[in-house]
Amino acid sequence: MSHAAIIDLRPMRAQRAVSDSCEIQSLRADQHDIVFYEGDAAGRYFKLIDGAMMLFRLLPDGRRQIVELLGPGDYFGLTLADEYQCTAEVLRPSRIAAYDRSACGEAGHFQQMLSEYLVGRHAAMHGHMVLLGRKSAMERIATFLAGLAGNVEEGEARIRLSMTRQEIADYLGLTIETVSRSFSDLRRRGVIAMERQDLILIADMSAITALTGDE
Amino acid sequence: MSHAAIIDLRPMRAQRAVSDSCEIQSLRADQHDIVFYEGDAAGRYFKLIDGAMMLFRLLPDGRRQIVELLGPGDYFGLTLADEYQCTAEVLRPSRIAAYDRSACGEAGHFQQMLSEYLVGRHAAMHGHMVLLGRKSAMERIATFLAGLAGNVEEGEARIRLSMTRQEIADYLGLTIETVSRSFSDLRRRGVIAMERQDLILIADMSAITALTGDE
DNA sequence: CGCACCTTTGATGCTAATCAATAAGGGTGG
DNA sequence: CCACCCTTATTGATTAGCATCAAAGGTGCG
Repeated sequence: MSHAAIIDLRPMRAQRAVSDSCEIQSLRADQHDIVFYEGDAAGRYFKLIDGAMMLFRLLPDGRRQIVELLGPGDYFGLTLADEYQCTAEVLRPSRIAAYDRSACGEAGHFQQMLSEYLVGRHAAMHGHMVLLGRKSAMERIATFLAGLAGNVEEGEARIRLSMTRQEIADYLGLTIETVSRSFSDLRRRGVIAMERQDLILIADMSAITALTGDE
Repeated sequence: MSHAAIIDLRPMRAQRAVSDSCEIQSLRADQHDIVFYEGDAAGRYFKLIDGAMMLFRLLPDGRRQIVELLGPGDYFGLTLADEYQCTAEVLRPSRIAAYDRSACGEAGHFQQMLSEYLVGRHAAMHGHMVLLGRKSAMERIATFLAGLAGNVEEGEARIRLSMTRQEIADYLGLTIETVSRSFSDLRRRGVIAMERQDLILIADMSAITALTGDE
């Protein structure tokens, strides 16, 4: 929770990119870098080109809820308010494109792309609200793993977690201990194997699917 | 959970509205009417002109999570998929505008409005995820009431609930009993008074605010 | 090698869910 | 208008699941 949180976004190239009407900068960022904090003035928005990030919000007493996980192609920092309403933190080495908010408002086909993107995220967030509001700890873990495994339906899948147990807990609305216990439980049952703390082999994908609470 | 669910959307006028490029129909609907079910073919999307609605999703075993509450001006049924991903139910007598999905895709300024709308909802959904993932039962109830009270900061506020206890529970990720107990608790403490089951007088707005867990 | 951080495991407690019964509304028809 | 019924809400007793508190075990890095 208490990262050094040094803002250390290194430009990939100094000059503006002319390829896109309102791209102003391309950046590289490492794990634990903060792109913006909740409350920062919201002058730009971003696209994650490559890597992984998370968006989270904090309650005054320090409780954290990760509200979105982002992968390549995802936008973030989109807000109509003057300030960002969440904090954006890098989970693993990433490339990020920054856009000027004011310059992009009018760009036509960009609007189109944007709303399509937002509609998609909308649905994903509905799914996550079901998880947070109605699923048991094990169902949350299984849903999380199934999501990371992507389209793999059956058999094995290998997953790289770029999140700590604490981050997973804050994403799933659980505690670190419950996350750990759930993993251990799955391991004992032979459903998964942990090749490393952050490298999970799903031995039985259909077992995971069956545990999600969906379908 | 098991409503008669008769789809009974009565057109307000038979012919198309020409005022808007892609509005195809204006409808009236009553409490418990279903505008669309999860899984229905998604040919249209909608705008709630007046009234109140909810969007919810069901898990196969019947657990329900209300993912959005809608008021006048809100859009719903926006999806890129072929099917709606949630069910839309009317909470109180409402007027609804229906739009043809395909016809609207290109309409320029509509895109703009749409993405602005979506960005706003995005933020609201983040807030609700914090509630579902990290807040106690009492904090959820207080946040819910504070939200309904709108901009009233201090003193009294009068709130009309157009939701049953079960619906409130499904929105807040709680059970009906916990919702009821929380209300009773607030009543005993003199923070609220129930003028009717669905009519709440918030006697002490600052007490509610203090209980939300925010700020 | 040793330190710092993260994870796992264990013991206990608490919150909210579940199970169960009573009470209160709200409509309807006599 | 009132009695009755059905739905919804409240309250109580108990339980279950997850959080919390505490300590030991891993892992990676300087």
